[in-house]
Amino acid sequence: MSAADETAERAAGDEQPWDEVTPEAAKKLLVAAVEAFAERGYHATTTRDIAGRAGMSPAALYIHYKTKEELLHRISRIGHDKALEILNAAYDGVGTPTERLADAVRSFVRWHAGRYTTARVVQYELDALSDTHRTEILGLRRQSDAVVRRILNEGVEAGEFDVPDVPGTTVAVLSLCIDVARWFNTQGRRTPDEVGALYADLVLRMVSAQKK
Amino acid sequence: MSAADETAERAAGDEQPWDEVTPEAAKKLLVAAVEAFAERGYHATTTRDIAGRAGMSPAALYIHYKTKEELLHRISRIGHDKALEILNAAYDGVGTPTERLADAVRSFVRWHAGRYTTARVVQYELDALSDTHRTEILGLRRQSDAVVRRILNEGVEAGEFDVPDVPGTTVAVLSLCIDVARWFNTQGRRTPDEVGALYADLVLRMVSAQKK
DNA sequence: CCCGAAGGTGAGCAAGCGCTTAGAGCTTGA
DNA sequence: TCAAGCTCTAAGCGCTTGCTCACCTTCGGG
Repeated sequence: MSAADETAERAAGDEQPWDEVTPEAAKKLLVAAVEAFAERGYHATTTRDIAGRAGMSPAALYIHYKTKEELLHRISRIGHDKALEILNAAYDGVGTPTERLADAVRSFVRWHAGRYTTARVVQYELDALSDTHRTEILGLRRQSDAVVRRILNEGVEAGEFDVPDVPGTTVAVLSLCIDVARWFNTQGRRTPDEVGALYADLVLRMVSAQKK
Repeated sequence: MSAADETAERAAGDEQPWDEVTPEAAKKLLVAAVEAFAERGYHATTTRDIAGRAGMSPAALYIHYKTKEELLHRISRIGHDKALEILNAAYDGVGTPTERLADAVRSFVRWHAGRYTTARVVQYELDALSDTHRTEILGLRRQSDAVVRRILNEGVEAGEFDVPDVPGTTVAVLSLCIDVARWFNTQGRRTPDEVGALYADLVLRMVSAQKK
């Protein structure tokens, strides 16, 4: 089994997400919140809407979460942990920097497309977090950035990549992947796998040493 | 003067934007709204906040705009017109598809970075528009998409580009440029010109025929 | 068999929201 | 000279918001 397949299995394996959220009612509310936040945005979503989607009364929300913002924070934290785990799995995989970069982009994009409602909340609702919570989350994002930069640097050292501006290219690669959550939707013609494959190819072209 | 320089001049030339908005008070309110929407998002911004930034009373807003949503629509419309104009200028420029694609990416990215508050509202607050207004704006976005796709197709026909998936690559190129508005900020180390140059280079690598 | 903890509800509070209205001040042309 | 017509404000209306509270159920352990 190749490193790519292993990562694919891992990403596809836990397609019953939010299992870490208990009890059942808290999970139902959280899933409802993800849907609502992704659809309308955090500030346009009311606690009545979230509770309604979960089939509960508005007051039920406050048994499991102190505030609406705490709900967002739980979602954001779990999502960022997952995103970072995906990148780390690719970094720790076997293979050349080229293979591991392709692996990282493929699985990272697949997650942003396949779980685009979650990813949208995770990537585009940071501003709605409290100062404390946002600071915590930004720490995780810096780690994601560092993982990609490390792969690029290793590829340059190995002579596989020609990247004049590693920090700039790191930002661009992550940006390209993250933005998938904005435009992807299930009505589109492509599957998450297809987008992942396309993007892995495009990113490799961006960094490959030109053979002239 | 090259085609690239002409576009640069045009993009840099009207750095006193919103000149089409009159009278003065309406412009002041609109600029205040752009700042507030970019900072907090449409739904988290109050009409009192907008009026306050413009140094006026909350009621003053309703002399110049029927609703808060109409304000967003004016901003979105003007911004999308500008973005489309930038892409069209690059398309209509002289030069090979390679030069015109680089020109398009460079000036499009420069706008998203240099005017990132406006771009943020334009690109990330579409959902807050009314159905009618959103439909109108989506028409402009489809035109932007078409321009980029046309340049890619012409490059493929000319044998300059190796792009197996033109629609997918079109989405990726636009996505990469648009996302600049999300992460760019004036505290960063790069100028809009530098980001534009970097991204033009990255995009050319994505589409260039590989010389093996 | 009853008790207390835990999970749930209906009603509703205080605050803040988008927006309106009555009228004040300033400019302008008959 | 002054009525007409803008532009703007102070005050506030009706409504929705995030969140609370008194109370009701369900259920495992003494």
